[in-house]
Amino acid sequence: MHYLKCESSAPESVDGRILKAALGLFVKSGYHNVSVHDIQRAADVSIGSIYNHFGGKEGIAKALYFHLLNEMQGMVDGVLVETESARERCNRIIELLFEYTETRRDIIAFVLHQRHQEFLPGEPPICSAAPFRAMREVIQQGMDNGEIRRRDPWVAASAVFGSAIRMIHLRLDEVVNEPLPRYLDEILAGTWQGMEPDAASSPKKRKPMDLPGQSGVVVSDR
Amino acid sequence: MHYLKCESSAPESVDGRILKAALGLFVKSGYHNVSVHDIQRAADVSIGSIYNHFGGKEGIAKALYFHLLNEMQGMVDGVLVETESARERCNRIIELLFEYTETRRDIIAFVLHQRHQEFLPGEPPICSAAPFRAMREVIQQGMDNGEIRRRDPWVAASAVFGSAIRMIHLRLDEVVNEPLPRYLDEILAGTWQGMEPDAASSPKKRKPMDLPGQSGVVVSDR
DNA sequence: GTCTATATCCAGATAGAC
DNA sequence: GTCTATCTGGATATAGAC
Repeated sequence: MHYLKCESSAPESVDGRILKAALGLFVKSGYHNVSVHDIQRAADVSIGSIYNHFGGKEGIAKALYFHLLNEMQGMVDGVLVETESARERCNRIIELLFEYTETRRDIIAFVLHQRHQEFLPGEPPICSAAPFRAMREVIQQGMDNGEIRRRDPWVAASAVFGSAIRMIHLRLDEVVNEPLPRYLDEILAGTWQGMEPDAASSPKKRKPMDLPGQSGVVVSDR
Repeated sequence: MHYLKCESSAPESVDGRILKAALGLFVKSGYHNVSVHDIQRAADVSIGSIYNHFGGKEGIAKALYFHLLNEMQGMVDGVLVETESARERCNRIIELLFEYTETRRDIIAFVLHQRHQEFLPGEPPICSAAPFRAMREVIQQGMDNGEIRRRDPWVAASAVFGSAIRMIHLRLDEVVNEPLPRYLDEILAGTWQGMEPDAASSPKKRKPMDLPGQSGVVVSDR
């Protein structure tokens, strides 16, 4: 929350400068192609400070990783209070991911476009981290309340978010040249066809839209 | 074609041993966490041989990269002669990708799950390589002949392949525990809903399935 | 072509003055 | 806490015998 929002021209904290510089370098060149000296130079601090604050390069990466996961969780939490139906929630999440890909590119690139396991040994895959679990939870609830056709949870999540994530990758690779929000409606239209349950498959409680606000959302279990 | 098919117990070529060992190590630990000594040990050859054959670690990676892209192109080419409609072709490609994810895991992991630009500087993103262009070409033809609803080519490609690729990633990350082919039908069912053109949007030449074999396929432009 | 032994380099990490 | 200078390990790459 406190780092990386630093568009202010005020003198930043040392931590913030280091993290911001590291994020930019990691995203541009990849973790292993960035040396502590590179970070030190870009952040305009000394090597000693880096080791004092973060214990080393991996410490920086860890801090960044958890910090950005936390920001992402905040985003998802925000969506959960703003919206009610699973469909609205997924759409809003995709919309925000698209926006951030343009306005906070490095964050999205670090979270969605890096192989964290290659430099954070012992970390589980990022898709098992809280915000991603929360996104799957949204879909699970949609299936439970009849809003989304019931199927394997992984398949459902991939069907809903797969094409959007693919577009983000293509955009980050700079093969897609238009800002992603421009494609939002087209993507969402395609996404939801085939997601509605047919009358036969989930005949029980069909109440697509009438969930009272915050209907038993159990997502903040991070 | 000649490497990596080496399930024979016959004594393999030195090149093949080196590439195979490197592939396994790169996929397991990531390019930058593998040293030439690691490869040398795993392939049971000397350092000298490695430098003689490939000029160094990056040379190995380059050779692997182009070799595997070539194998993938062969797979796509095979699909193009076996099938006719765009839908059949996409389905078959996804089916094969799912199969290979189980039976030739390292190949799929190297091609689809590594950040090549971090160790092959100067290479364009892999999605601009021939087999991926060919896959988009299939979709473009599907849109041209009215088989697929017309939309932005990137969006269409992401809609068709996005969820499948996402499932492959999840499988490679070992969060999905079932073999992917088990999900094939579920995935494909979801994929094609919403892909059909409605009567209004593409009213011209509606002939969904009656393309005579190899109808002007211009894909082998690699 | 294949190997071992060696050279060179540079990244990560530390020590210790201020 | 911050800095500079230094140490050390390990990686890539080479030399040169066979």
